[in-house]
Amino acid sequence: MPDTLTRLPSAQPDAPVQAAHDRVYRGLRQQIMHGELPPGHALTLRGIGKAFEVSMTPAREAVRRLSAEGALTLSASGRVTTPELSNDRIEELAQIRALLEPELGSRALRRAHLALIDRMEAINESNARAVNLHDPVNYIRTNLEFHRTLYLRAQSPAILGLLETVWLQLGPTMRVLYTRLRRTTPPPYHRHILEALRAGDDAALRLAIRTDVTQGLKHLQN
Amino acid sequence: MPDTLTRLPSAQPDAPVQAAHDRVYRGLRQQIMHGELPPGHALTLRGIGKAFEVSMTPAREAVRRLSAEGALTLSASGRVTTPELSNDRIEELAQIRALLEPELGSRALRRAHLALIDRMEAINESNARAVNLHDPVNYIRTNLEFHRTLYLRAQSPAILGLLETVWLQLGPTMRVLYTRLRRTTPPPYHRHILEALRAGDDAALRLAIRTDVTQGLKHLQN
DNA sequence: CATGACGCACTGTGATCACATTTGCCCGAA
DNA sequence: TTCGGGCAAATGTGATCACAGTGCGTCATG
Repeated sequence: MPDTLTRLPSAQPDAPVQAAHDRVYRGLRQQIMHGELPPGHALTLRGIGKAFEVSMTPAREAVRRLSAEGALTLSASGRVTTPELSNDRIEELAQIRALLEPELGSRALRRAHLALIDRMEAINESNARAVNLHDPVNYIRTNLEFHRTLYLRAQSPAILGLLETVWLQLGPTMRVLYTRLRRTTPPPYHRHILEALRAGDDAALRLAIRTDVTQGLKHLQN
Repeated sequence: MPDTLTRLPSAQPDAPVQAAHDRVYRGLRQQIMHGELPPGHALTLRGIGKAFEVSMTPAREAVRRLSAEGALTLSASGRVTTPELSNDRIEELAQIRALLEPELGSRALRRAHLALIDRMEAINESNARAVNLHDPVNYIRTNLEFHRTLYLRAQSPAILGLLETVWLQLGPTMRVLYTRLRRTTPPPYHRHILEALRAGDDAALRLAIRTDVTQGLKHLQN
């Protein structure tokens, strides 16, 4: 049992005292979504437990939760790996993104204001830096942050939640994708998205988002 | 530890020897999706364990998995209940259905054959019987089966998987909905769906599905 | 050199237990 | 009657353990 100090309310008053399994869940989730792990990477409950300094029990619960979201694959014998997606599955997930994200963008458009667009602009610059440094993890992270910043304005938590599970499933695959291709320019359609936002043009925004989403994953022909 | 007999391969050769936590998961999942539990219904790990004749451990894993799918709600202190959805959340989930289901229907249309339509027709009759008997559980079950039978033909497992988690979240809410309203006629748009399928009319099918999905949940004004 | 069988280390599963927290209820006071 | 305090039962959490199945490396054999 860890020190009782870890059970005391944290310094930040609104931060709930997170349970061990939740801490493990969040840690693993971030690693997967940001593409820190390649597809097919094997994990063990004891290894996860050691990494987060907990026993197998919270590790197991975090794994169970993540596999329910499709972020991890369980073999028939219970072995845990990051998912290796077939081409069909990748295409299907891209189609889901192409279905949900324009809808979220459109909903956000009505509530968008200048400060939001400025923030997205700044994130996009971080994204461009990550491209120059050939840093896949930061590339994926800032790319998702760009999209999420917009979608948060849609005030549609259920749709966004669903979308995040799709992102999760694609995390390891995106890693190999962005590691493989050595671009030096940021995603071109981010500019289109920003322009459509400024213009308040719904149709253009939907098209730009759909293209951005589809484009990125099209390069992946196994 | 249960009898070792339960570990032996089952009589059906292709039925995998399901782990205890998986059996619990499937049992609870069905209860929730079919509307056997009202919203806000409280569950306990020890109670679940006793009901399925297992210890707390598999019960906890099943609950963790279901709550990751939105089928159960965990309070801050870890208490487990079926979700009580706000009106906003219900509308949002209905909009997701209205987004995904016409797409699945359209994909299935290209592969649909007469035997499929006949099967759907038969399910629809079971559905009508459930309406007459004012049997919410069988109503929900046959209604979902009607839709799923069609969507399975879409050959889009990722989208269908996502959609099923939406159905799961709506299960308890649908129970109160269908218990409250005392109709004697089956959902009228099922006929439209079948007609559009027979005619091979994509636009009509999309509209019929969207209307069927939206209609059902519109009656729910808290 | 290739191949297959053996065995051991490793891994997930489920039961059990101690513990801290929460919940619900009862009783007494205003 | 209503509100509040306190206690006991109930509940989730996490650690630990025994066990069975898996998988991989090794070694012997062809």
